Amino acid sequence: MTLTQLKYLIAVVDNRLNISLAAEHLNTSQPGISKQLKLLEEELLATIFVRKGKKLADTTPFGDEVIFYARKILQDTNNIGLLGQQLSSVDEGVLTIATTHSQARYVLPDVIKTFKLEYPKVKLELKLGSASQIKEMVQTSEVDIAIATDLLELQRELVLLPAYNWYHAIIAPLDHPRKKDFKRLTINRLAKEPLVTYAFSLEPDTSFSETFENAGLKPNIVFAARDADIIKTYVNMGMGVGVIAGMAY
DNA sequence: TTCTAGGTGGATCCGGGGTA
DNA sequence: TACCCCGGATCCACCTAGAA
Repeated sequence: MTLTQLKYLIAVVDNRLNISLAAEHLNTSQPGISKQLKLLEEELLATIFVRKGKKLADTTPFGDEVIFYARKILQDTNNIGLLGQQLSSVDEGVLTIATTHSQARYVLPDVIKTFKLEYPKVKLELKLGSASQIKEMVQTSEVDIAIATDLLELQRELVLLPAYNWYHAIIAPLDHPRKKDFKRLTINRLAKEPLVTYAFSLEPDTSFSETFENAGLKPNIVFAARDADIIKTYVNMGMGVGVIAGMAY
């Protein structure tokens, strides 16, 4: 097994299982990739791809595992390459952070501003995603760190450091007919309202979905978006009551 | 039937290791 | 240090299979 084989494997996966496309991106030949993938499968005594005729239709469960570790190995290899640079200049390099739209918009600007003043030569890369996407980015070492919520399930596998409290806020238009009721708002009452919230709140294992699940209730989500500003826009249109991250409010 | 995409065999190139 | 050998990577040409 060689790093080249793993590089080819990931390139094929990232190019919609199209070997020709992967070869084009890697500036190499299609037969070369085809041959190396075959050799890799022969060495592993198992198939990585499901082949439909001559085309790669899908990856096998075994292949998914191989791909997972291949990504990890390539990331680690890249990290080894960066080690030399980091040794010679501890305040240089690239710091990749996975985070949510809300954190990126409302929390990180001040943090990044301070960081950049202290480490001006460090290039910051933000990768935005939902909790599950962030989880995957951390697990595959695609990012250096993640700043997010709803990752408590990972505390057995990763180092989790509490940074600050993050809460949900309920928002509604100023002229909302039941505005007064919101002062004594309960989860039962909230479940009856049409809700506008984050798209990732619909995913299982988020604090949002768990709160409703624990109460034996199902939220009536009428609209979901990735960005708090979009949610506010639709709440103002009267589409429903908004549930957004509360730090900035 | 034609086109597209993947597989195969053989030739060539290149880098690394061994040896004189 | 120069030369030789070996193995891996790549390319080219051609074949095959499947879809339209």
